[in-house]
Amino acid sequence: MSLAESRPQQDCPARGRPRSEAVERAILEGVMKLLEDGVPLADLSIERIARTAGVGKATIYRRWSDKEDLFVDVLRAAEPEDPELPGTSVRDDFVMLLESQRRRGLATRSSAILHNVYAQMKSSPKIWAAYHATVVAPRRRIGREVLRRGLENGELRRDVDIDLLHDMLVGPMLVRSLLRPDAPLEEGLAEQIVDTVLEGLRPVSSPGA
Amino acid sequence: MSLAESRPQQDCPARGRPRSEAVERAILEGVMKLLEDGVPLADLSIERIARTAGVGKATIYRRWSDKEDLFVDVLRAAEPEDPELPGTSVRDDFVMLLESQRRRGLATRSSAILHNVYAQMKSSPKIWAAYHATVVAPRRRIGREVLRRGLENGELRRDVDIDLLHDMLVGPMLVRSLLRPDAPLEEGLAEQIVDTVLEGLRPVSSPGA
Amino acid sequence: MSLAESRPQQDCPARGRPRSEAVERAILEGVMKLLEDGVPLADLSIERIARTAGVGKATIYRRWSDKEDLFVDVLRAAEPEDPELPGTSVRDDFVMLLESQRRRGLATRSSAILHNVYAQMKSSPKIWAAYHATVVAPRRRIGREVLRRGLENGELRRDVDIDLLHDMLVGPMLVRSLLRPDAPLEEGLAEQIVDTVLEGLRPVSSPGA
Amino acid sequence: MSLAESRPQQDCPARGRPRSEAVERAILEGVMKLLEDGVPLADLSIERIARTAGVGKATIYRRWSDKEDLFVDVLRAAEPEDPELPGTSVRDDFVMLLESQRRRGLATRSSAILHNVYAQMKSSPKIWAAYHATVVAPRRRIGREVLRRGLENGELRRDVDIDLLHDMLVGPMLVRSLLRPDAPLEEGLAEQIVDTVLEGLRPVSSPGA
DNA sequence: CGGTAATCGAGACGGTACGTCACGTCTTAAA
DNA sequence: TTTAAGACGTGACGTACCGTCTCGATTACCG
Repeated sequence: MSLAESRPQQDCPARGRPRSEAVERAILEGVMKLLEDGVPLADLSIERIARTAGVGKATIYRRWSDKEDLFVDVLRAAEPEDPELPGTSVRDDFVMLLESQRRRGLATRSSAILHNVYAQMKSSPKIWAAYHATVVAPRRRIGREVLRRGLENGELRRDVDIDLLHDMLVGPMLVRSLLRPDAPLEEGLAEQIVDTVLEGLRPVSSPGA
Repeated sequence: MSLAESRPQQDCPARGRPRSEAVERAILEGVMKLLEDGVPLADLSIERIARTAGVGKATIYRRWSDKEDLFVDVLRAAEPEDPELPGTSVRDDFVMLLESQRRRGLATRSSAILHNVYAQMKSSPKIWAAYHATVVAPRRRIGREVLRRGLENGELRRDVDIDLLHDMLVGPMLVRSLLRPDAPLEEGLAEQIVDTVLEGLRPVSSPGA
Repeated sequence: MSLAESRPQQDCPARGRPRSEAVERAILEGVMKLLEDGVPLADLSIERIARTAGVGKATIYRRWSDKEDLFVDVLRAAEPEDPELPGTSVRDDFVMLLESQRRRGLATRSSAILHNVYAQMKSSPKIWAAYHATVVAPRRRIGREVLRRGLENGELRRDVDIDLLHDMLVGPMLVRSLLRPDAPLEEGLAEQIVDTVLEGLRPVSSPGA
Repeated sequence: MSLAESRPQQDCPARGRPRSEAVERAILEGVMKLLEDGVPLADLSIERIARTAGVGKATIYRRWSDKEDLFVDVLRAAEPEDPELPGTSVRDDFVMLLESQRRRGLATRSSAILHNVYAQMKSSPKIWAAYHATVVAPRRRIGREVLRRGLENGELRRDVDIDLLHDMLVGPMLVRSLLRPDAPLEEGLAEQIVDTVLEGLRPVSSPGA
């Protein structure tokens, strides 16, 4: 399941001294602490992480093959839980989905970490693939499922392109977090986005185009 | 205007041997070549760039203070020209804007370079600021101006939030390039996005609005 | 008696599981095997020794405090027995002493091990002291005793410096093993050395012998 | 000529910044200083040497491929000059040769360095070969040449084995420096050795004694 | 015979040093 | 003064051992 954190490949009943979970936590916590403190990602050498966590370098390499491999786990540790969907309507479900992203953007920890690590990851195809498979794709699948249901029960127009609609709903939040990180994430933003997208934007007076 | 590429600070008519423009081009071209060839951004050391371009390291440092400083110039060199807007309507203008982005995404060179460098940049605040100021912000300003005009001349509803609308228009393309890089960029995508956003998504059966 | 190989310090009749002698042998044999196979002494890590002997690292550290501490025991295990001296004359006794050294030099095992470990030991004062006290000094004491007897019973000239004479007898073999390891160790070499050295040192009064 | 200290292999007129001789000296001096100060050879890491000499590790590796490779040069730098031989007789020449070794043994610097590094070297065949070829063999050649002349002009008996005689002359000093490092190196030791050894080897025709 | 205690193999732990590589600065000779 | 070349001090890389420690599993003795 996990990317790293797994012993080579053995079903034997764990010989030798078992790995310390405390150490595991100390490392991940240490990285998050550094990122929160505004240390630029580029300055996060394995050596420095080890020093911060009071840990030997080998102990890190024993768990993660790579600096980026480690970052994926940091990232996942900072990911919010997928929210519980009300299921009352497409609108309500999506408001909930976007709200959870908005709140993540407000959390100092998540925010600082994500903006940094997320960006970095894109330059490493291998890691991006892992993150995409574990976080991005599942989340998209949930969103599409909501829309599919809406399409079936008549909440949405028959001819709607689900993928495009999904991108329209999700896009504004992404734009805000990546291209306009200074834009405020006001309460009610999620509702505003969802309602606007679902509602239509033409002035009532101009029926054509 | 440029970030780098300027002599220290002298108005005297350039004493000594003048800097070779050929060298300048060789460096930028060399970097782009490497990126196109699929070399991961992380593997692009100054030393390797110098070797590739057949140039001394000092020659690079004389022009750019930094690896990232250099990348900004590479990035700018790969940016497409801002398109000529038809000005006939909000819809047509935005189709043109998104079309230019779509085409950029299709160009091998731009695509390879941008996906790489764009991501990397986010982790370097200084460089991100520069890129934001030079590329992102101006482009947004153009888009907002189009929408503002549309709002004034009645093409758009009075109560529309321009920023949000802009994000809705721009977001899907961003989602596609960052979160779904495998999604095809079909001809007509720009039109589809703009029309869908501007048109409204409610099922025909619910006429209220 | 031994340098290591002793339990902490207890006279109680050994509680708990007793140490396995087989393990002890496996370790010493393992080291010798490796040295014979031409593994450079510097490449003999405790970890590798443990792996070779199929033994845990702690099991080694339980017996020897040190890598060098271990080597002293290896060295001692490879030392030849002190030869039985005929006692017929200074000449015959020393021929026997040198012969035993010559034969050691021919034995692959002893030779390989000794040339390696002997050299290394010199750079570790503690270990050199132990080896000197256990092997070098006793052997010298035997040699000197032989010469002393020869001096008393008139086999040697009165004015001979015993230490110097000893060095002259022992030196050539040392030169051969350290400075000229490629020189052959022919049968009869010991006799040749002893005879040549003693030639000029017999008392003037005793022309025969 | 030298073991290390040579550029890869180029006759081109030395492009780029030339290597600093000062740095070279600083490194060698630094190592000697450490050895004189009693630092055990095993504790002489490249990292520590670099720190002591105020030099980057790469600067050391640029000149010497190896720690042991470096030690050979240290050793050579500490070697005394080959002495000027009087040429008056075998006896006088050899007294001079041994005297130079005796004085070397008295010099703190040479002594400390040599006892340490010499021993270590034996455990590295490659380096020992280099040292043997550069220092040991030439010195032996000189000694043998002296003996050969003595044999030709009647100073020595016809039937003398030159190699054995050489070992007998050189051996005692080697025994003293390696097996009995605590033995004093009194003035006149060289003469005593040479005279004692040569006593029994003068041609029978020359009755003087 | 069942408990106690030291052993065994394995391997994780905080460290240190390895030898390589890139950083950004410098020094050279040639242009 | 700029150029290509490359040495310089610095410091991170990922690996290998160090000597210590913690595991569960074996042995022996002792009560």
